[in-house]
Amino acid sequence: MPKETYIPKLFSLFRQYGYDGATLSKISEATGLGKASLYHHFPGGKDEMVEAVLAYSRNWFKENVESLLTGAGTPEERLQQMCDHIDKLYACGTEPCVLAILQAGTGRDQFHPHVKTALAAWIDAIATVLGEAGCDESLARQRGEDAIIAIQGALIVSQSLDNPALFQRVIQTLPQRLLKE
Amino acid sequence: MPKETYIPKLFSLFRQYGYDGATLSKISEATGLGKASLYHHFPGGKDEMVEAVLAYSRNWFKENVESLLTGAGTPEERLQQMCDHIDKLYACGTEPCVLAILQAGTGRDQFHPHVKTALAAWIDAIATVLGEAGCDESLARQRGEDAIIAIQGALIVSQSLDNPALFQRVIQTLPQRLLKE
DNA sequence: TCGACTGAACCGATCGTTCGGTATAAATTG
DNA sequence: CAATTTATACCGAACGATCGGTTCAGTCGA
Repeated sequence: MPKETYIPKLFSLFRQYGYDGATLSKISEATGLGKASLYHHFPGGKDEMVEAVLAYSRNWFKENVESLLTGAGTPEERLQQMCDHIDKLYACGTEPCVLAILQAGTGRDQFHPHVKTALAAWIDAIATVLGEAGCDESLARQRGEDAIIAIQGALIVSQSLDNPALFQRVIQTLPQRLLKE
Repeated sequence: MPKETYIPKLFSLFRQYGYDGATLSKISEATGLGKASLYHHFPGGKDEMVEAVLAYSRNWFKENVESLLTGAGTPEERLQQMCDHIDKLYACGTEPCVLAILQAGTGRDQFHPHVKTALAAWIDAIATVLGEAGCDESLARQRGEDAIIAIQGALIVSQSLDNPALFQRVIQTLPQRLLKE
């Protein structure tokens, strides 16, 4: 099987256990692949697996957020669609964000540039939509930041409290909160 | 030296590296204690060190947040004071939250109850103040949740973007945002 | 036959942990 | 008072297990 097959598995492993916690044994077990096979697909080892996961995330983001926010429909509709996809990405608030998780542990410094770029792109995309909706540029940027803050914060708090309803409330009210007056 | 001496060091290690990333070697080096000495102070090993850090955090929270929110002054003043202390705790947004970091990695399940209790207490404390300020009970609770969401989210995003100003903006506008209308 | 792929054994390093023991000072005893 | 026990703080050295990483002799389908 091509290596792309295993990337979703890797994605869910790294988002659940983080860089340090996702050991090669766990990866081997979860994928059903021996270590040698893992190194056949990812000669760079664990780091290359994370890179692949980050590339996968980047691609997901392009297809499910960027292209959508710059697509058709009113700004509110587009933001609403984004929230729907985000809700699925995070399994209704029950799954962590892989970007946030890679901020912790040993791989921190190593992957920080990727995380930074990804979040910045996300904020930019939202700010652009809010600009189209008539927002002042600096306010649009500020609200873009607030959106990501709310999403990331809601993920942490929802999972800490075992209360996905909290994430639901945040994500469902997000579009109107970003667009009001 | 008594073991209390080393707990702040442990605190900053675990908040920076997480459960898996904070290895005994790192801890040994940072505290200047041999591994064997660490086991003299914390016979339970790494887990006991984390427990000590969590107890330390719990105590810090009681002295710097709870007692303050239930103390003297207008609700706005009290919330403002809380934000000042929180700003120091997170080093102006440059240091992660140890509770959030312990949500990731191997120690996840183990320490989840502690994290849950801590965040719930924090939300309760804020909601109580907002109640005193005239807020409807369910709205107060909701805004208490929003406050923690904003703080935790701002921490992640600020650190991801290397932009502490973002955390500053959030924490400085938090009191009025919680109290408006 | 040939490239894609893999199971199994193995490597040195590091993990968390343990044990035997030393240094120092307070407490207890004769 | 001096002698001795107790308690605390500390550490070098090593433990078994597991870490990430590597090797290689094969198996397999095209």
